[in-house]
Amino acid sequence: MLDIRMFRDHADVIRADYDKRGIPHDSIDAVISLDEAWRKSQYDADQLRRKRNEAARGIAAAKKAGDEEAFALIKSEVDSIASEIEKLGVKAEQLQTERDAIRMSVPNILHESVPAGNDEEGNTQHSMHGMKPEFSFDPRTHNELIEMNKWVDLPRAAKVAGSRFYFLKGDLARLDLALQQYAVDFINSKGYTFVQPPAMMNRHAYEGVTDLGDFESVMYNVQPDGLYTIATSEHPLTAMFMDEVIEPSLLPIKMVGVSPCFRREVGAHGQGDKGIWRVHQFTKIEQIIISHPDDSWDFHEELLTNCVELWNNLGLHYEVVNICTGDMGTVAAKKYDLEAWLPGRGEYKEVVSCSNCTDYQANRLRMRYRTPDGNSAVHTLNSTAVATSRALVAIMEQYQLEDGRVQVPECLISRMNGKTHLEPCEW
RNA sequence: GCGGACGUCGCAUAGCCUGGUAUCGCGCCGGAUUUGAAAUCCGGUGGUAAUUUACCGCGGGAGUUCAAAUCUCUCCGUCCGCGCCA
Repeated sequence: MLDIRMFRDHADVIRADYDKRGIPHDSIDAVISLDEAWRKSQYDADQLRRKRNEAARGIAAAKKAGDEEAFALIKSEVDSIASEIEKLGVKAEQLQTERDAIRMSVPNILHESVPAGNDEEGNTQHSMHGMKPEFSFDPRTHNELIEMNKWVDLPRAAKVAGSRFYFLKGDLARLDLALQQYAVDFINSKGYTFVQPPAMMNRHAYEGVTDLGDFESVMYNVQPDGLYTIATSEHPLTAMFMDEVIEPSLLPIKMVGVSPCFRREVGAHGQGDKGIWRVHQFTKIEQIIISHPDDSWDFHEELLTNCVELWNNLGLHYEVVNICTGDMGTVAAKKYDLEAWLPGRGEYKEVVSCSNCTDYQANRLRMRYRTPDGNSAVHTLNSTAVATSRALVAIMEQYQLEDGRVQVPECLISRMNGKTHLEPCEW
């Protein structure tokens, strides 16, 4: 959510952003006119309240003096004011609710370096990393590899849970755990505090960190308690400081979180989503920074640098993409994706997303820091370090051998008890 | 799950019984003093607005009342004890 002051004082900035995104200005105009009407109603109601309070002050004195006549006089005056206040107050509340409903849908202001474009075709390449692996045979897709090695059991998972769930087995499951530990240790060594968050959140906190549409298409709703399973640890870790005023000396707050992530993936279908590429549950190691507004752009680059180092250490080939206006979504002001090369499929596919949300989440969550002129919204940033299911796919496809086995990336061998190759499961 | 206590500005706390202007302390910010720091002193430190002022605000919601932090109901949360439990 944008600061209401943006609409009052810098509407031209929002308009320029809308032009860049190619959307009409209707919602901006609506917010501005509703805000003006709300301020007027609010002011009028305040003036009436003032009148009432002034009159009511005489009541205590009249009561004490036992002057019933004066009391009755004042009471009738107060009563008539009260009904007017009631009417104006309801009106003001409606206006504010309507204003903020529209304001919630207004997207964040994009950074100037975000390329223009209508969809993912408009994303631009930021950088290329690692060597594209060469094969003396036809590289297999991860779907083929998990099946021939019996590393993933999808039918039985469908039986006990549903489609897009999986049992991860044997050496691949061990690799998943090794990846988690390696990624957590790596980011932790950069000065990020390791945090394990709750895997469920209540509605109120969740509304602060996500689009309303996500409640239908992304999150599982757990009844009868009305909780939502988290789609990423970004959500609890960002909401962790909601409604708080943070001492500036505590900033930046840097965290590395690990959690299971649950996604309903409503509407996701197709051949390209087979296997464990797009699933209802996976584990993700996430970087989170809560920063002073002046520092957030430097930290955005730091998050990307951490990812690049981590993925280079895994020895994988990938590109970094600068997400364009049409592919951005509402929350981020700028976003980089890492897209890993999947030789079996012959495509680069998204494995990491690295965003600066500036004050957009903080405004809704009321996360502020103390300044000499009052409290002001902090900036929030988030970036995947590793989503294990997708990293496993990239490792399997890039490190595969002709016999279907998979080499273990150098940096993970010690966490695999010295194992250098993933061996098939017997069943 | 049962019983009890409690929820007040960043933290901590008074006010609640007996309804009528949000208390004291710590921390933080600014200023004075100082070579610098500490100590000391002064001021500020919830939100909104049309900002010398006004309104709102004491976990959320509702009610009683001219008037609610204060009384009533309800929901949420925390702590303590008991029970259950990886």
